[in-house]
Amino acid sequence: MSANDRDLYFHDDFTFYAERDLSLLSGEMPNGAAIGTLQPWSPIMSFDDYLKLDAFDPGELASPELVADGAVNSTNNLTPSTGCGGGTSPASPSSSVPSSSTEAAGEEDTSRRKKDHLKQEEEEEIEKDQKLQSKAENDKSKKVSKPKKRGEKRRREPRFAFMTKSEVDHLEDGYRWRKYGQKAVKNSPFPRSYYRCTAQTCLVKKTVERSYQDPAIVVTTYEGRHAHHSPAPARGSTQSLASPPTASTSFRHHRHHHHLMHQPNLHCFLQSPFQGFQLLDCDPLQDISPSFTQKSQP
DNA sequence: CGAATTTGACCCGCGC
DNA sequence: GCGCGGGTCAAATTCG
Repeated sequence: MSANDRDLYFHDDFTFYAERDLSLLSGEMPNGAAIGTLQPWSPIMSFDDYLKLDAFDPGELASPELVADGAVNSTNNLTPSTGCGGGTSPASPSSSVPSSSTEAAGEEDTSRRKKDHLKQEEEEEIEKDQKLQSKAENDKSKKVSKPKKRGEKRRREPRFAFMTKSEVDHLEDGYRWRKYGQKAVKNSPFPRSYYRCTAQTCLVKKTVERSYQDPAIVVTTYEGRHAHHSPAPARGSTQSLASPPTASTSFRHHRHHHHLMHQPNLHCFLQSPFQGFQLLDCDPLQDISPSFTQKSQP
């Protein structure tokens, strides 16, 4: 990946990256990235706010319709969410999948099994394929059989990644997460952990990994948006929080800085050890809805 | 004992 | 078409 595809900015204690391709995060840190100058910024919302609600939807930001019709405009008119369970963020604008519905995108992945089950009932036309598959499955003696409709492409929620200088891998963000996988990352000695929000209807996922170039940095990538305003009920576990966090209480880890990036539209969340997250309007891509990018004038 | 985590295997998309 | 790597599943294990 070339430096043209991402930008690196410095502002005091912060460093954040504008990523057009999150695949970069697979262990590669932009040490050779183009360096620019960050414009002065002002606090707009906390990162917790983003995580919890509604107020900020990358998909919506990326939606030309919304921008065009003024559905989202001006400073405090933040578009309410329909929740990640049902009306999740629209498919990524980069997706070329002609689409059906945003709901379909929301269901995707985590409810794949359910969908597949339904499809099994609905799509008799693929029975032949299933027979063929079952034959292959028998050969492998596999545990899971998930016939999937051919031609159905996997779509992803818009994703946000941010880097955090932290001693702990799993940053507490006010939500409860269940780890459902861990994978070794190519070119990195550190594994990537996969988490899902434990709230029943919430399909938000996140991955956590350390930068192999700077082990002190934890790269967290969020996918989807929480459908609930408050953290899932705690079960007295170490990960849970009894009450919604505030910017000052969440991410209450040892020394850390946060650097957030996402694609393809660029908004940046930063957090210093002394301040809450800040939402920035990062100009480089210039495709951001003005609604969420209120930027204080210098 | 139930929930959460670990871990190996499988599925899928993508690049060559 | 094949191989690689990312992402997910689910049985086994650990933990509270």
